[in-house]
Amino acid sequence: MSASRPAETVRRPTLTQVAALAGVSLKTASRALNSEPNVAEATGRRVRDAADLLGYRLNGIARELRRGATSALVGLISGDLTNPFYSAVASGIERELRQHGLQLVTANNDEDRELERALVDAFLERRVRALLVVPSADRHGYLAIEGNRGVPFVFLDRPPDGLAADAVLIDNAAGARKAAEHLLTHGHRRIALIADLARMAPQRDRIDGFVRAMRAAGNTAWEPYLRTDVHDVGRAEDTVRTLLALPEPPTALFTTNNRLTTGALRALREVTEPPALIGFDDFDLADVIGTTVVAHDMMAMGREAARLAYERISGHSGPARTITMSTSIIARGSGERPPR
Amino acid sequence: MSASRPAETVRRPTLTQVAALAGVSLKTASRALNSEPNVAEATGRRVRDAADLLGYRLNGIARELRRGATSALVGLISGDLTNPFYSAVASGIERELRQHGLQLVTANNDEDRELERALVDAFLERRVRALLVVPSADRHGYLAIEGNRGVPFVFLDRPPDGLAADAVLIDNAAGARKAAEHLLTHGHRRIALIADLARMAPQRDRIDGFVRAMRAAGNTAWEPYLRTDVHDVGRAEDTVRTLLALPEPPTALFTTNNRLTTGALRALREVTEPPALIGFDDFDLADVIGTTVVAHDMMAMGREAARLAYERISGHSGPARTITMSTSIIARGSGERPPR
DNA sequence: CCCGGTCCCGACATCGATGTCATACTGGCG
DNA sequence: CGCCAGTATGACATCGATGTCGGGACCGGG
Repeated sequence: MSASRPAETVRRPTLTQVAALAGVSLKTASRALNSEPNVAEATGRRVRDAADLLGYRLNGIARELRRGATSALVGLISGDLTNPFYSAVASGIERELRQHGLQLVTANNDEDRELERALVDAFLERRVRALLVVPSADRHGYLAIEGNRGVPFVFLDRPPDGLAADAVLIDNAAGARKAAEHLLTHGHRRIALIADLARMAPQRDRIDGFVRAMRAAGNTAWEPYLRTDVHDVGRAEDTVRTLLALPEPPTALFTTNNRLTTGALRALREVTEPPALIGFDDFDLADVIGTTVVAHDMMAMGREAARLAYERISGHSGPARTITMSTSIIARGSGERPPR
Repeated sequence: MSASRPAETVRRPTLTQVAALAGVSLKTASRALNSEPNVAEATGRRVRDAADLLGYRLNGIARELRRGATSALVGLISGDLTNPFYSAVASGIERELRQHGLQLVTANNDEDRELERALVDAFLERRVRALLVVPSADRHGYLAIEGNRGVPFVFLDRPPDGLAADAVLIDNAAGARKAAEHLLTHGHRRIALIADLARMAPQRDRIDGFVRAMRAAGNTAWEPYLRTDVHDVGRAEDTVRTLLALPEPPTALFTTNNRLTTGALRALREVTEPPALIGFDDFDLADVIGTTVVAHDMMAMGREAARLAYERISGHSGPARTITMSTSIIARGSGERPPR
């Protein structure tokens, strides 16, 4: 039934047809359906009846073209939504936008620079009102022209590089420092740092924060256990397993994002006396597993980003702003295990 | 810089301006930028240079209007993306659509019927090419008119009610039956069923599947432990806690979705000799926690739905189809604990 | 030298709505 | 009775692109 006719053959009725059926002019029909003033009661009813009868639905594309060639869409370009970090952010954005009648359009950049560029292009062609990006590319200068032409950009998680734009970041260095100090406080010295691609700014900052805290404490015992550029769950699992098999294994682990934490947890399954563990990014069921984390409010991050974008859309024109989300340690046991 | 000018004051250059700058007609400029044939080499270059100079970007809205008033967007209306079920589905959809040059637009219905209707309207006004829905409303007859007008609908997780439309469902009854039999096989008799809102079809089917399996086995010991309409994590946690405090507590639990499983896991944290547990829906870290689940491929669900939609968009016009995703038990320990 | 056929290119209509402006009609009031 | 204000309506231009069609330049062949 509903699905039994090819889309091509059916055309939705236009306002012209509604007007014709109601026996009024195009413009009058438009007025009636938009509840503009100066439409006689009876005329309005005739038009609405005609519209119902035909199953008329306004063509938003035409309206947008006429009204100013800009849609009610806001684009989000991020990594895979199956990563809870991205989906939490997306959810926060969506909620905030909805309050202003804006719609979120999401796209996955697959952490691929070329694809990201193409997506930015596609979104701009669709005339999104704003573009929120969790960038994979390192330099974003290619966006500068666009920014200057009135489509506001907001960067999430990673700072803009090569242009001035609003951003919502996490206080990565402080978060990493807290984790490091937490482990030090609990008596650890041989602490392994397992980090993702060091070319990504947040990872760099987390590594830096950790290293600084170690230096400040005069600790160098961590140095043999630094592992960076571990980019997926499986590699993280292997890395941890290898670390634990060392003659003198680390007594504590610090994983710098949720994927790496997952990998570490997998590796620790088999271990009878697991090392201490702190993970950056909170995650579902961390409470059940008892994993200590460096937490930050991902939904709030999305909300803030959407808020910044909305202010720009509404005409705000100050200099670029950066919002930094604070972090806090949530102690759940794994980070409080003493060295053995 | 980029952000320092209000959006309103800036207008993007139009093709007309590009044409003027290049000293050619509007149409020639259009031809050049679309690499249509019959444009002189030199002319083409002049147009492209002019476009670059002005920072021209095609107005997709105008193009879509002219080309047929239908966008390259596909809408998805579902629950909150922070629920991994929805985000996995969304991710699967997005990947599939991208291969066909389609963009996914997501919206959250907040499990609210009215909002869902409004969102459907909004999407149809935006002239999405297809609409994928994980419906919260029970009856979807209100979509019938739309379906008939050429916008294909695909239902996910819950069957359409009141109209014929494509759907991708999970084999809920079979999944629940497997869980029930698994527990029976491991010697359980007093099995608690903790289910979400029974008014939702998938939940009904899971309950049914469970009950049938029990009947088939001639077991009635489960009956005092049936708990339905448990809709959130906190309630699930409380429910399980209460069950375990009974004089004769159940020796096994079956939770009928991921949220309820989470709640149960929270409640079981404190318990020294936990009951067996099987959860419907696989989840991240279930392997680490050792939770036995009834798994199904959520990304594949999204992919299939997108595929169905794409076929309709491409003109396919058979009767409504239903794809049922199979389920399988993944034994990880919690479901294999014997009764005590 | 004429003719038919390509190759380039531009004028104009068009997609479906909204904004502007003109016009017809209705009362009320001087 | 004439004029004016206000209401209800419609004709037409417009948003920014693409599709149609036709015209001029240039080519080779007869």
